[in-house]
Amino acid sequence: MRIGELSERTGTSRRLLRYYEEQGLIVSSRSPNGYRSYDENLVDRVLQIRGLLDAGLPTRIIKQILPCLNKPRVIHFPDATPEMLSTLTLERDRMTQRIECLIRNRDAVSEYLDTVSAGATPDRIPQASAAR
Amino acid sequence: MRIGELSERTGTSRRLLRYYEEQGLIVSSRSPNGYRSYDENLVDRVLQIRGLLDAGLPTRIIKQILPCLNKPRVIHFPDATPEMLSTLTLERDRMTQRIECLIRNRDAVSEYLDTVSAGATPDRIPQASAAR
DNA sequence: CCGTAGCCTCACATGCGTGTGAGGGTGAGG
DNA sequence: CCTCACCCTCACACGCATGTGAGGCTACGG
Repeated sequence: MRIGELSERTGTSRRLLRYYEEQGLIVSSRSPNGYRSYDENLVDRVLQIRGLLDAGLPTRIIKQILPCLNKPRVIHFPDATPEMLSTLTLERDRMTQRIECLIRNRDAVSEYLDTVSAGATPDRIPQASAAR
Repeated sequence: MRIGELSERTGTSRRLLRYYEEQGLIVSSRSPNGYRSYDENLVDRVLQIRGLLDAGLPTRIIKQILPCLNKPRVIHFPDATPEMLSTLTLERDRMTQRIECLIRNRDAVSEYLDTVSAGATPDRIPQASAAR
């Protein structure tokens, strides 16, 4: 597919798709006329990239963790240098930290919302405010 | 405490502490000499801010969710305007999405690491090369 | 054949979190 | 008194993800 379709199907501007390519996150072949041509599976990959970017990972790191997500997981680990493995390990741990932080805060927000909607929507039920 | 101590205890540059204050994420009182003076509990708050920033939330949003995390959770929900509640709800859902995305990818990375270390090391004594 | 829609490259711009440094005050210790 | 370690404000700069637009090609439909 061409860039316009990929853009629409992923909700990502053409500009960004070219940027991701420039950063080595996705690849494209070129049609004879010079147009970029994308494989079907790039839709998922782009969505994944967007999710990770949104979660605070820089493209540099995303580029390193993306290869871990290809379906044929078996074949491609001869190229793993030890320092790359340690980077991955470190980054995995940082992801875990992020997850924990997000969960903590999301739960707090959620609890707050529950409390408010319990206390505000029905005529104000007082004992709800004493909860916790 | 003064900014230097807070900086050291949170691993955050003075510059950033002032920036967070400017963005309304933390507050400080001023000593007669003009020095900022911080409350003890700001240590935790700053760490929380850092975690959320690292997880991709902008200060604008962090500022809105921070009030949900004060210990005396009881007192301060009269100020909740309906549109602020919907913002919070939306943001909570976005956090959930982030969490799911991070978990998926972290698990994939983890599995990859497991596969590699299981497949690559057994030849030459594994725990030796794994020693860190 | 022309218009128009899609693609190309290139380059400048913006918002945000962060670094760095200049220029200057404060206050405790030798 | 002077030094040194802190603090202050202000302003410029950077990296990164993203927007915007200029200038120019391609190719299909009327």
